[in-house]
Amino acid sequence: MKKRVTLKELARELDVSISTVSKALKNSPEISQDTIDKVKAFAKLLKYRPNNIALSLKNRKTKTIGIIIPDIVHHFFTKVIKGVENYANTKGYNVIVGLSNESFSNEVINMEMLANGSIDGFIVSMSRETMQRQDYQHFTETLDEDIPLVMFDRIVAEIPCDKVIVDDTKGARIAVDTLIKKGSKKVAIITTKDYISVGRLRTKGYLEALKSNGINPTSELILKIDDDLLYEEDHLGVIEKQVRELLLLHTDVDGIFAVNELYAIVAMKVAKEMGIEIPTDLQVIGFTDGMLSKHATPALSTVSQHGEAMGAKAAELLIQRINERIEDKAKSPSKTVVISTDLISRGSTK
Amino acid sequence: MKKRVTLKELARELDVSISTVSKALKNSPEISQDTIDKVKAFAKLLKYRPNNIALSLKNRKTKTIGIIIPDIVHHFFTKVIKGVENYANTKGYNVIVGLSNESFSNEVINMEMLANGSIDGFIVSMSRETMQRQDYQHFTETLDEDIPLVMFDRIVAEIPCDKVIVDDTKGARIAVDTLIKKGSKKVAIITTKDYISVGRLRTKGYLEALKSNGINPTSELILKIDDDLLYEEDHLGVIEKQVRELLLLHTDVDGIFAVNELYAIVAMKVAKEMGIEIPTDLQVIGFTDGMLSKHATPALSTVSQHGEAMGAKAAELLIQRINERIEDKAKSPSKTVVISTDLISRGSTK
DNA sequence: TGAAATTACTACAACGTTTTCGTGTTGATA
DNA sequence: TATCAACACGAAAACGTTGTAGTAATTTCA
Repeated sequence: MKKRVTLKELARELDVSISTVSKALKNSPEISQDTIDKVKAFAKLLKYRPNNIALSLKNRKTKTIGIIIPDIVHHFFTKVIKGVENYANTKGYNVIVGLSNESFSNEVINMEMLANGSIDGFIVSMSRETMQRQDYQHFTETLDEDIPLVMFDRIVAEIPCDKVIVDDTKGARIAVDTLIKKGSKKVAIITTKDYISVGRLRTKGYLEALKSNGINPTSELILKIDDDLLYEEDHLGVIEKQVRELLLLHTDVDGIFAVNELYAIVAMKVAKEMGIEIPTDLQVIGFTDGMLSKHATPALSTVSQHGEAMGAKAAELLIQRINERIEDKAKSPSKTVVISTDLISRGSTK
Repeated sequence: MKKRVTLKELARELDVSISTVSKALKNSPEISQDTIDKVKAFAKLLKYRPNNIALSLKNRKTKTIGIIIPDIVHHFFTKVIKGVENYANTKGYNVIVGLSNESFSNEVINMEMLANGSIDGFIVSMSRETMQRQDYQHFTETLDEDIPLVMFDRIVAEIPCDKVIVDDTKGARIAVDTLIKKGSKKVAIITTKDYISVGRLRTKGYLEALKSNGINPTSELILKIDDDLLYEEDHLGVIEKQVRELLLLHTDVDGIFAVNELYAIVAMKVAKEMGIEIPTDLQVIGFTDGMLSKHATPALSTVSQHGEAMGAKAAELLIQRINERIEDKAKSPSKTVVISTDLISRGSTK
C-alpha cells in the first residue's frame, strides 16, 4: 500500500531542503538541534529508510559479496556459506549465492551477472568443469576489473588472489599415519581422478604417510574414482562395485582412507556386507566431516575441514581487500591461509 | 587495473552524446545504422557492461530476490535454495541468502537489511523463535510496503501471502498407513513439540492413520522431543535416551514414524543396539528425504518433500507477484500451493 | 560601527542509466 | 521558394542519495 518514503518527500512535508533532511538524519553540526529533532521525529513517523540502491550507486559499493560454489546440496559448502554469512553480517554485508552446478558456463554466467556492479567482491570455489578445462579467464578478468576475489578449497595456484585452503596433504598424511599407528598393515585409498586438486593432494598425503612408515605403495591399492560419475544415475553402484573388487582382490587390506565422506561410507557399507568387521578387521577414515560421518554405524572417523572457519576466513580476507581497494591503492601481496584440519576419532577406527 | 567503462566515457571517446550511445546499444531506430555499428564495436572493444545498480535505481527493481531461512546446514533448505536459484536464474534473477539461525531478531534484522530496496521480494521460512513468539510484524510490514512475500514450509495462516507447503498431514498419514499395511500392529511416533507446525501436522496425520485403521492412539506412544534441544551439546544423547525408554517400556512396538530424518536415524540406531532387527521386528519411516536416509543401513524409507520443487514453485509465485506489481495493480488473491509428497520405500520397511 | 565570523540553511553536482522532448539538417513537395 | 516530413542526434530530467560550495542572516569583536 504505502510507497517507500524518500528524502524528497520528507523535505517537501517539512518544508526544508533535501540536503537539510539528509544532514539532519546524520546529525550534521551544520543543522540546528531543533531541526534535527523535528526531522528525525518525522522520519521515524513515516518510517523513512534510506534506499540502499541509491547509496550503492553513490558510494560505488554495494556492501554485498558474491559466493560462487559448485553445489549447495553439500555439507561442506553449506558450512562455508554459513561461515561467510555470519562474518559478513557482522560487517554489514549481504551474501548473494551463485550456483555453478559444477558447470563452467554457469560459473562464468553467474560471475558476469554479479560483476556488473552488484557485488563488491567474490568468494569462489571452482566448478569441476573449470578445473578440467583449466580456463580461468573469468577469474583473471574479474581481477583485471579490480574486483577482489578470494578462492577457497578448489583453488588454482596461478590466479593471483587470496586463497583459503585446507592442508589436504597434511590432513591425509595424518589420517593414514593414524591408521597405521593403530595397527593397519595394508592401507588402501579411495580417491578421485587427479584433476581434482583436493583428490590429488590427499593422495599425495597418503603416499607420504606410507613412505614415512616404510611401506611401498601399490597402484592396486589406489582406487581412483571417476568423479564425473557423481552425477549419473547409479554412481553409487559403480563405486560399490569397484570397492568390492578391491576388497575381494586384496583380502588383507585392513585400512581404508577415503578422500571424502561418501566414498568412506560406501566402503564401510560394502565391507559390512562382505562380513568384514569395522574397526576390528578394517579401519576406515574419511575426509570432510559431514552428517553422514556422524550418523553412520559405526560412526566414521574423519578429517574435519572446518568449513565454517574457512568461510569466515574467506569473508574476512575479502572484506579486507574491499576496504583496501576503497581506501588507498597500496595492494598487499596475495595471501594464502591454510586452515588446519582435525582428525576426529570415532567408531570406524580402533 | 581498468576502471569500469561507462556510457559517458564511450560517449566522450566517440564524440557523441550519452543518449546516442545508450540508444545505439539498444538498436533504437532513432539512430543510424552507421552509428549503431560504430558504437557497438567500440563498446565491445572496451568491454562495456551496463551498471546494474544504476539500472536498479532507474527501474526501481533489482532483479534479485531474498530468501530467508532458519539454517543452511540442512538438506531440505539447501534443496529449496537450489530450486529457487535455478528457477530464478532462468528469469534473470539473483538470489541473496539470509540466515536467521532460528532466531527471531536475526530474521527481522536480515529482512530489514534487504527491504531497503535491495531485493524485489522475499521467500521465507520462519525461524523457530518466530513461531514460538507468534510475532509476525516484520512480515506484515513487508507486505504493507508492497514487497511481495512467499512463505514456504514453516508458514503461518494469518499472513496474507502466497505459500508453498507440503501436505504434512497427508504425507504422515500415508506413511503410517503404509507401516500398518505392511504389518506393524503398534506404531509409535517421534515428533516435536506442537508449536512446530510441521511437527503438529505430521502428528495429526499419524493420528488420522491410526483412526482409519481402527487403532486407538496412546499418548505413551507419542514421543514429543523438545526441539530446542537441537542446539545443545548432547541433544542426540537425549533423544536416544528417550527412544530407548520408549522401546524398553513398549517392547511390542513394531513400527516407528519419525517426523524428521534425524529422529528416524536415531531410532534405528537405538533399536539396532537393542538387538531389534529392522525391518523384521521394527519398521521405520522418516520424513524429509536427505543424505542420511539414503546412506543409513538399512536405508531409511522416508517421505520425500521435494524441496527443490518447493523452491522452484516459491520462486515462480514470487516472480509472478513481482511482475504483477510492476505491470498493473490488480492483485490476485493469495495462493497456497501444496506440493505432494512421495513415500520412498527402502530397507527400513518390509 | 563596520568588518569578520558564525550559524543554519539551500543549490547543485554527481553516481550511471533510460527516456522524453526537443532541434537542426536534409530532401521532397506544392 | 516556402513548407514539411523524415532523419539523426542532443539536452535534460529522473531514480534517491551525499557532500561541496555557496548564501543569507545573525553575532562577535576591535
